Amino acid sequence: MPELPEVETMRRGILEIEGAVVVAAERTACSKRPIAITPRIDRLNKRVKGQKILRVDRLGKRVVVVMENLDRLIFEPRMTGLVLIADPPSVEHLRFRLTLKKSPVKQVLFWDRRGLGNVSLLSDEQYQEKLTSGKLGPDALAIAPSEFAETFSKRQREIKVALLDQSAVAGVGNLYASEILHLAGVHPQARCNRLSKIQYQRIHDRMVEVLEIAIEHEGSTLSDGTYRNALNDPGGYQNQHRVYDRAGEKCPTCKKDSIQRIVQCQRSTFFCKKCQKKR
DNA sequence: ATTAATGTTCAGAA
DNA sequence: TTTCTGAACATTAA
Repeated sequence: MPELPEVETMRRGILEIEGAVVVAAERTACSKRPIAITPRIDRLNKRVKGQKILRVDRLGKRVVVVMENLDRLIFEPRMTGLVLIADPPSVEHLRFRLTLKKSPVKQVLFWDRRGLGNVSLLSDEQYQEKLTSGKLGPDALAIAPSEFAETFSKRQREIKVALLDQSAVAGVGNLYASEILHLAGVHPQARCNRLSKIQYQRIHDRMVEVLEIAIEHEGSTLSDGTYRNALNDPGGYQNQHRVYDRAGEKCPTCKKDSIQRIVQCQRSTFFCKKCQKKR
């Protein structure tokens, strides 16, 4: 379930394509329903063919390949998508291939088991519009603590739910939201407008810390084993999880209460009711 | 055999 | 404006 650390790991895994020249973009033979690719693959291919790759960026939970003419080829993994340069986990879920020359790696692949992910090519203008539309907030690793507190304290929803809202801050997903709030000592059901400045400072600190450490470990590969880096190797941060998917286990902070699982917005939240305060 | 659960994003509605 | 719900899809566990 790629969140910021996993997508950043994918980005770093394909950095060596910088300077490469695109030979072709194509759909791959795949027994599943085709994923969304915009514009249509033949048009997309025409536009990227011969383009030199300037650099590889990340926008929230998306990998952004920037072309010489500033067109952006965007990989959005959603639930189970992977950006690979190594052989994929299975051929029947391989969805897209970008062939390259003048590069140490000859191709970038997009593999997606569930097929909720997508690939798109945006002009510079379309990309700038996306950045300024307000649908995507500042990146979790770039937002200033003051702006973070300001944005969140205005809202009335529960803090865990707010952290998942990509228009507030981009990059945090379900797994890291639980981890961040546990380390910060903040209850996931606390209302945003009831939290103090100090609590927001703690949440922000822990958010940056958790995401950076998770990147060092190349993200989290859960028990289903889906997430992989660009070389098809699993991440290592799952061994550092303090609460996620650990319902019933003793809280690593207080070592007294056990970790609870609750449902917020139809998704699991894990926390310790002794260590995490509503205000 | 059916159903729930998994977790990201968007459209549409409240 | 803000918040909430359901759908997109594939696979596994109960």
